[in-house]
Amino acid sequence: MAGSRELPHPDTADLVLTDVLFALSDPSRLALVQRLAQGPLEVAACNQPHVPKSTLSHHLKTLREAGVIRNVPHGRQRYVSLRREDLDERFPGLLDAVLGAPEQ
Amino acid sequence: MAGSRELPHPDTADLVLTDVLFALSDPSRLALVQRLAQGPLEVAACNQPHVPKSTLSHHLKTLREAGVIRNVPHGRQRYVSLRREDLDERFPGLLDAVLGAPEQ
DNA sequence: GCCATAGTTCGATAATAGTTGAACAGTCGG
DNA sequence: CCGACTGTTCAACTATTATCGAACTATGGC
Repeated sequence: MAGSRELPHPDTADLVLTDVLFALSDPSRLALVQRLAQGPLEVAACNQPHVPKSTLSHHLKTLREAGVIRNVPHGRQRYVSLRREDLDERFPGLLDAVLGAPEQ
Repeated sequence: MAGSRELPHPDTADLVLTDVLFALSDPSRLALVQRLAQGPLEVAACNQPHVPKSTLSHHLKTLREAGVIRNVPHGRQRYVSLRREDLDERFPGLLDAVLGAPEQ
């Protein structure tokens, strides 16, 4: 039976600006968001070398609960994607500004 | 002798995106930035009721070190202002997106 | 059914951030 | 020069966040 692995995602209208800004304020989370701007990834592909999967999962949770990413089951794996349209609708221009910022 | 009360401010080119996002991710700091978008304020005018001045000063420090605000001596007081042009130069569109976001 | 795989959740600990009163440093008016 | 005034800094405490191993859950292949 499928569906029991669904995780909660906030509605677009409920996204809180400070929560989104906080989720993006961590360098490793921001780097992941920049990679996700290229397209969805499986969770395993989201990770950086030498980072335990529980740590990655924690960052994914922070991003998901802020409404920055979507995390959906896909067979034995999960797809992680940027909620680009939702963010643009709720906070127009924000994601473009963040993604367009110069490399540090 | 004047000038001994100058506080350090980062150069525009040195502003770090995650630091700016973090500074803006606190509701009370974000509210202050929104008020400063209307124009500069003295420190005392920045404060909310029942907040000790040491707490306010701490938030001002976070915003100043991230490069979001400028805090300059002015006689016995200080003027706090938004570094709007500097932020626009370094992170185009970011401040507009944050200031244009819907009220929570 | 059984096992390997993918990833979350739990629990403990470490690190960072927020809050506050008290002490301190300049500035201005007498 | 002295006191009142504005605001920062310090030090201690609390609270939130990050990190990570271990336990756990669902899935798909055999």
